[in-house]
Amino acid sequence: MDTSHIEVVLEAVIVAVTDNEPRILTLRSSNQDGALPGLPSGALDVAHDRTLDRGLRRWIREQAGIDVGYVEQLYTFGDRYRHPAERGGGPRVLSIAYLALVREEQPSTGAAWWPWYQFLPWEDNREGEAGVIAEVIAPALRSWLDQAESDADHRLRAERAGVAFGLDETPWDPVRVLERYELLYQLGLINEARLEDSGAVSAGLSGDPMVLDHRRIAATALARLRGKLSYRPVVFELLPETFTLLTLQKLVEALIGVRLHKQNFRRLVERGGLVEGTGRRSRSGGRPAELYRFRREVLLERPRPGFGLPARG
Amino acid sequence: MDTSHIEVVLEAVIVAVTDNEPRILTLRSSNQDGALPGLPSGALDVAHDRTLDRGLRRWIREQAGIDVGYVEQLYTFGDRYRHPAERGGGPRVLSIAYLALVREEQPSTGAAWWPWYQFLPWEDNREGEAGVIAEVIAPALRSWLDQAESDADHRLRAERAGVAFGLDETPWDPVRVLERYELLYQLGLINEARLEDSGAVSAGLSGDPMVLDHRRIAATALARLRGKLSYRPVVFELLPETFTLLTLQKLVEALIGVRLHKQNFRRLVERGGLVEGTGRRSRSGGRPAELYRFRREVLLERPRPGFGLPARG
DNA sequence: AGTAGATATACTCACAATGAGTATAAGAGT
DNA sequence: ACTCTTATACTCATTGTGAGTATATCTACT
Repeated sequence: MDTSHIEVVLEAVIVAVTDNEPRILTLRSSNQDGALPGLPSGALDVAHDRTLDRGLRRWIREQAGIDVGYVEQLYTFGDRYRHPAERGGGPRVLSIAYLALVREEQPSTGAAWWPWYQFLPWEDNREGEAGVIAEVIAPALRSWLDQAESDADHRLRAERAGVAFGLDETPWDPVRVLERYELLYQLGLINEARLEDSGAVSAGLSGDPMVLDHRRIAATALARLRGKLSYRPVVFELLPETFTLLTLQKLVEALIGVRLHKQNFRRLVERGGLVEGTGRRSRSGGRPAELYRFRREVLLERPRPGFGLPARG
Repeated sequence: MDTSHIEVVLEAVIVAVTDNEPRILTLRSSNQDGALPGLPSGALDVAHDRTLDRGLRRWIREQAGIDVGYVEQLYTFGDRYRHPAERGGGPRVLSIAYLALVREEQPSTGAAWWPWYQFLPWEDNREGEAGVIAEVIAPALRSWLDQAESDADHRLRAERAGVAFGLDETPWDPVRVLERYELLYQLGLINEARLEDSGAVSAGLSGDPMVLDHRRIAATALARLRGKLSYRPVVFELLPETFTLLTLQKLVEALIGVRLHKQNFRRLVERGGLVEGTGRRSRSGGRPAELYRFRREVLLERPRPGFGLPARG
């Protein structure tokens, strides 16, 4: 059996949130696809990396000078010809994608923090429905519906569009990132690593492209992170030791891309036992807020502690 | 860079449920570890398998004569020396584990269906608390608690044990399969592929062992499947076209390992729009039950359709 | 000093979802 | 007719959730 043509690459979606803006670490790899941004990635060093995690942490440290805290495996991609070099006789590339959360934005050489939503602008609906949806996506969806070949097909398309983008009665579901991405991809609104086309897709109106399928990986990571929020308090990996409830709320809102009701959010985190007050308070503008700290014990007390996503639109 | 010593193996937890008993497909690989059962696995054929999924389906068909329906990637394992042959200078092995669901139990050569819970007996609590918990696990947990080195350590251990096995006030959480597995592993109750030890672990009281880390993979699959039930109606992959509500309920119970309230279950699936009645009825014992069919449309109507796991113990 | 602006925190209320239970219906077999 | 068994309908208390009102406590400005 042929085992001699496989290369294993570890790719990472490294997330930090600063100024209420989720950012991911990107590289401009000038050797491929012009100057498109890409996710940082490194080959697994079979000889030295004892585990995949360690390999990942190693090259992130080497490449970007960052020590990541929380790391989670996302998915392994292995389609043939996914990597263009395979066509030229290069080895079959297997990519293992990871999600990593870092507490503070550290400087790094060669790499740059880039707003996550710049690649997926329809996912940020904190200021009401994102502009792209009304301006680009909705029209494209309408013409896609009109091109349905039968009544049944039309209904199917309408339902698919409805559930993905929360159109009719269906609520917007923050977790359905991948469904939205794939629908848009099918509609031709994602010019994935292909610079030749334009037309309806002008000037990154539907988001900036990335190298290869890195934008899909970025979408996968967003979906996973949003889903995880509801049953695991991973956000605290992104926060300093103490914080106000508003800081926490803004962070959660930044990640799920929608606004939350302030009083209910407070009720949720307090009754959920997720945080505990330190006596101290912080001042910033209005009435000083109590500084809270994450209660690690909650992981051992409650079945699935987290922040419920808004169920209804 | 050395890319010449990697082999990619696809491993599958293939699940079918017959007679309300979840079973997984196992092989007795006589060439390693005596005659321990193992998960079916096959190498990725770099030259011919266009995608990982296709490769998986290919060798499952070749090896066991089964065409699997639903397939989902679980996790990629790549620790060095995970595979014993690596010590002898063999290639670094990367295992990509999958969960597969098949509708009917088909015969197969060499492979055999084996009750899932025989490997993880503490996960089946349909008939009240599983015997192993009271007889083996609880005593082991108690002595583990007594060995705590400090008060704080004791409290930590107690909380960890409590949340894993739902001891004090904490409810039993069906999804925490991996936490339970890892706690038991740490306690030495899992004689993973090591046949030399015994003592407290006599005659598979704490479950049958498997080859390598296959039992952990089986646990990972169970955790994933249970978690997925709550927001994706994957169970219908395991059912025939039409079924009674009791059949459906028994199936869900079999998978999550606990009993459910019949009337509320009915309310859940009907109001949740998961099923629709066909006019027909089935008779078996008592009053004939209506035959239902899965409503695929629900996937496009509701945000996260599924069967809620019992929240409180 | 007083007031506007800003944020924090407390409390209320309607309604949906959930756990648990009672009551009744419709078949098979004796 | 009666028992056994399963199906289905309905009730009730409790909890969780979305949404809103009211009040408190700070800063900055006039």
